[in-house]
Amino acid sequence: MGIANLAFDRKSCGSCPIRHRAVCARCNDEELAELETMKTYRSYEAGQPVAWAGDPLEFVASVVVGVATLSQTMEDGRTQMVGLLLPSDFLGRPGRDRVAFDVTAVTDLTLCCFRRKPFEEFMARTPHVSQRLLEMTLDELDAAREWMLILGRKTAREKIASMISIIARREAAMQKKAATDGFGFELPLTREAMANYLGLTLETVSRQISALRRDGVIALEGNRRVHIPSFEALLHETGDDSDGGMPA
Amino acid sequence: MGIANLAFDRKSCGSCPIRHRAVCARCNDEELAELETMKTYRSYEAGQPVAWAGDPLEFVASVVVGVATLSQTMEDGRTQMVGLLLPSDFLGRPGRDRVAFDVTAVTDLTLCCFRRKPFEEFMARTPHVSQRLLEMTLDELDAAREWMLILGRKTAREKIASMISIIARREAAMQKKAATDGFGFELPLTREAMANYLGLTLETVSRQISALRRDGVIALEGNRRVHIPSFEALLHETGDDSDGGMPA
DNA sequence: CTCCCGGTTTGATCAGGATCAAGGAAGATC
DNA sequence: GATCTTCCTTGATCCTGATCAAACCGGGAG
Repeated sequence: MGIANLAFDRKSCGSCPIRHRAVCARCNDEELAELETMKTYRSYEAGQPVAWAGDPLEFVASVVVGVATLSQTMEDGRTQMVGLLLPSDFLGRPGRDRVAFDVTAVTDLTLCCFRRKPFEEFMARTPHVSQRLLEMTLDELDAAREWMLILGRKTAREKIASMISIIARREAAMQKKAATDGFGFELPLTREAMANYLGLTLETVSRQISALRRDGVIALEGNRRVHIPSFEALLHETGDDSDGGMPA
Repeated sequence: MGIANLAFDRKSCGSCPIRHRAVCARCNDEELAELETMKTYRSYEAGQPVAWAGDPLEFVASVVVGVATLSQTMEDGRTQMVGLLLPSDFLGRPGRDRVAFDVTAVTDLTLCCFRRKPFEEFMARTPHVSQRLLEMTLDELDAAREWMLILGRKTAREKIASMISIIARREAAMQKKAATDGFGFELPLTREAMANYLGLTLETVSRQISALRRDGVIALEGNRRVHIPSFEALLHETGDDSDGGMPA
């Protein structure tokens, strides 16, 4: 996951290598300078927890490098992933004082953090920031609702195909190129994490990935690297068909 | 669903019988007067569509009386409900120009509508409104993510118990009383709609409701009216146990 | 009254995915 | 090089919920 791929912003917060989508998009230089004073970086190793549900919420942050997940766990250990955070995604909920879901680093992870209180004061003074945050939250809500269709109504094969196509689309966007046929990328999750994402077991995930490989819908190099010979064929397996499954 | 139960607000928008949670909570009299000029009411009969995914988004609205659903449908007819809108809930997404999901009236429904453009201009001038809307959207996002756990990891019986307990909690809040043992209320959905909500078939919904009745967890009068002898016993069936499943 | 109709219940059978179990591959560490 | 460890694959069997099918119930219309 090379950081070079992430340099899609011209206006960045000082030394922060990526633009904070939520914060900086419409900020002027003065506002950026103020944000600069509240900023700190934090790093986490793969597999480490970032925060637990119920913790006091001290920081909001933006993912700089790596992948983090939001998840819920039931008392008997069943867990369901409810969010996947890739570089440039925003983490944290201004206006709340508790963390809502468990946050875990699934790869080595770097966050660019803002202390919540000063950030909220900044927001209150800067209406376009809360408007931008509202837009982002609406995007997340759309994504969550699309995910509900996948969890509630799709077969195991369709779930896997949907996940691969969603990750491929984000990966292509991140690399600033179209998701054309022949596109290849790395799956950022273990089979177990995919299972928690899709509401399946890891055995079923493994079997369905093997099945899609056997059927020529995807090609694999090793366990993690995926190559898509035909996007159309992949989309056909998602059950959405026709369009890419984007909410209209 | 008596309208008397909804009169929980002292500050309402003129003739609108309920406060618009999103809009009015912190508005002064001048702002309320301005909102008054953009307002129209619309009514829909039970079963009628309110809007389809992809339609141009002309209005935002607040539910005054009745129940509406948000849902997605796959090409082969499988459908998944992704939102349930009860009185005082907000409908529509400022800043978007297309409807994202199918909206259907499941009971007779009255909406209090604001034309989107003037409403957005009002928002831009009134920062506390976009902040309030952000809070509400975060609430919806939490609800959607809790729902993902239900869809992805719970058994049919746990799904039914979770749904009943969620509706009971909202109903109790609406009636302004605690959800104590012995609480009774009406299910606002058909078995089929519940199935679409829970990612089940209507037969399974019916069977599991019967099973919970047989086991004394709930009591039924007719098909729709539910009576809960012991909230603790119901919560125990949800799989969440210990607490009520609220995000921390 | 009878007929119909949408919503609901219940039964019988089937199948998709879970579960239990064993083994393989690629890195780490010694 | 040998041995762990982690992640992944594959096989055999089981079980929950889907599917197919029939009948029930209450209400409205004729």
